[in-house]
Amino acid sequence: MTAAPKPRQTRQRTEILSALAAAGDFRSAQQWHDVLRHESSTVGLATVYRALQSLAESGEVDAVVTDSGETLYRRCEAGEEHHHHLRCRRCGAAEEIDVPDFEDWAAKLARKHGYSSLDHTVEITGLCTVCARSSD
Amino acid sequence: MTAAPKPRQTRQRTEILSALAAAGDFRSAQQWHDVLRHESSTVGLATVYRALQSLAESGEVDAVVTDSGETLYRRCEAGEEHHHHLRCRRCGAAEEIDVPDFEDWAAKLARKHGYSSLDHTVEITGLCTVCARSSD
DNA sequence: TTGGTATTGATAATCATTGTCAATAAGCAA
DNA sequence: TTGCTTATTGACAATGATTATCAATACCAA
Ligand SMILES: [Zn+2]
Ligand SMILES: [Zn+2]
Ligand SMILES: [Zn+2]
Ligand SMILES: [Zn+2]
Repeated sequence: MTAAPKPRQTRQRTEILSALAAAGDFRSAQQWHDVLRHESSTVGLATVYRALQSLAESGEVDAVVTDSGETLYRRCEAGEEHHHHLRCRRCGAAEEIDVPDFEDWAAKLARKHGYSSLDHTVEITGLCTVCARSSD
Repeated sequence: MTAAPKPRQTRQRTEILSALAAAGDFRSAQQWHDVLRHESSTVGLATVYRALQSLAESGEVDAVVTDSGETLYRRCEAGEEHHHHLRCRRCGAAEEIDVPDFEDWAAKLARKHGYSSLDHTVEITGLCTVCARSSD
């Protein structure tokens, strides 16, 4: 129940949000930083890391962890509602997907095993049409 | 279709497999290395990393990536068959779970979106009975 | 406008994981 | 069993993403 410590509206945060809104794919903090730099922004890398992290916690952006441990972020259509992705592991493109009944099913199953404080990850990765074509 | 380059049966690999067989929970490479050291084994850390990695690729052990990017390994009951987990994020305990029809459903959905070379992650985490009790 | 404080950013520090490479030891043939 | 070829090992350096520092800056409530 910690009161929401609302972040200040700063130039940097605004720029970062804009970048996220402009491109809809999943990218790492470093990649977003590059994007901003190319748009002649002067945001620092550490700031990008902090902002994305904070935005992900508040649910304003989605974060996924790749198999190699990198964290990717993207601003989603679905807003702050919980949802899952079908994502291209090559280019970061992603579709929001609906996994019918999964939440309830998971909760029931976990309860049966005595687990509490649940959380879950359901991500499907593959190659999108474009990347599949250009990969051979 | 690359021919299977079978690994040599070495003392180190045997020791690592034994450790994995003895304890059934998810642990990081470093943790398994600690375990082995306490059992007066002399395996090197790099070797543990390499072995676990190779075992994971061949499907003999399961690997999951935590939110913080660490990779955890465990020897599973289900053998080399593909399956999913309900895992305690505190102690590494895990149950094998069956997610009915998920594979087929995912394949169908992805095809609909034009994605190929599919892969997926379905992991449920929580606190097991023991850890829930001792966490307040 | 102004003071208190959150945010910034350049940089150093962390830390899991991977690369290096000489020494060692499987596994195979004779 | 004895070599020989070559994969494997392990101590250590190197990488690379992320986090911590901390003085300078800029929100924003009063
Ligand atoms: Zn999304
Ligand atoms: Zn793609
Ligand atoms: Zn398993
Ligand atoms: Zn537990």
